[in-house]
Amino acid sequence: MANRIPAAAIQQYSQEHLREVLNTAGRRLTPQREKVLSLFQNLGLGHHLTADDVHHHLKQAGNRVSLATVYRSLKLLVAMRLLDEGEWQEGLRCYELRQGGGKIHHHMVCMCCDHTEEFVSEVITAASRDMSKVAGFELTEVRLILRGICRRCRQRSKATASTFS
Amino acid sequence: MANRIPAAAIQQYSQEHLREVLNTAGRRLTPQREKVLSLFQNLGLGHHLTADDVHHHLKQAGNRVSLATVYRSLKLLVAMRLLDEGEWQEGLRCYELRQGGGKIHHHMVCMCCDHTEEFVSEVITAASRDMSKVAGFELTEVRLILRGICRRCRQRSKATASTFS
DNA sequence: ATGGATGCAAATATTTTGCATGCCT
DNA sequence: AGGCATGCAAAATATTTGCATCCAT
Repeated sequence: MANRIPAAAIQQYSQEHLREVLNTAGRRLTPQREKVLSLFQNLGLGHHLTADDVHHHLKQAGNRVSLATVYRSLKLLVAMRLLDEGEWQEGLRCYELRQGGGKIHHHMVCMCCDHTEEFVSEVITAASRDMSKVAGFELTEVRLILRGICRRCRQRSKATASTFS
Repeated sequence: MANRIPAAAIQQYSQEHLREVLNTAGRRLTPQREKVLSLFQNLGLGHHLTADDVHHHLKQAGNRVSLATVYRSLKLLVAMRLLDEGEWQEGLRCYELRQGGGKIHHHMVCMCCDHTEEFVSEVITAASRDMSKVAGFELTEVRLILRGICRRCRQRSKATASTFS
């Protein structure tokens, strides 16, 4: 369903980009920053991790990195547009690898099992651009999240009483 | 631009609904809960407040309410679908009055001045339903956020160097 | 040596929870 | 009386920041 771009291509591009931009600004591509980005690249597109998730993954892989640095790196990578930040699951701030080429994509999140599916819709993308143009708005990002129940979960449970705590 | 519904109608509906549902479940419509909902209703559709904002507003209006209760009330009202929760501005969890009749609407947020505009797009709504149907997904909510720079801010600043901290 | 980046710990900020008390039915 | 809700404070989380130190140029 999603319009995937070869992971290798992205990896090359991102690493290049990152080193280049940082150097130009007199800053560095440290092992920690590289590791954070690599983690997302190895997982591939569509994986959502919290700052804490990232920290755990890196530690588990034997890397020396502090949670504070993870936060700082994530913020940097988002500012450099290599990662996207979002709250796909209620109350959890997560990060994901940004698709190369500025390809706009959307998310379909199951409120039952939290499974996230990505998809691309030219119609929605075009409509977003139209609405922006009309409003004199310079569009930078489109974030669409469809929330509901996925096919699997629907089949599993037929009658569910709606409850509130 | 937004498709507004008479505030009075919503107010009636919500208050009714709230009291009714709560009573049925053996629970109560307390002054605090009423005040939290009223705040959003008085502000009207399209206003985004954090839990802390709500608390401040209520205290300032001379109400006796604790922040903890505000959190609890917001959670309840969201569960009852009277409010929507979202992270429209980076890193801020906000709440807004839910539009009656399940009318789907979207947000256009200026990253410069944080001004938020609402709009309705039948095209996007239809496309969202289509994508869901194809995926066997039971659609409950559509959340679209367009982020960028609004007309005013664009005119104010012409040359802006992109920086990352 | 210079200045950016890191780790650590402390400081903040945000949200949740335990518990005694109050209030409605 | 019985039980839900509240306030308050403490606890649990989440995120940021100060500072000494480390490291690359």
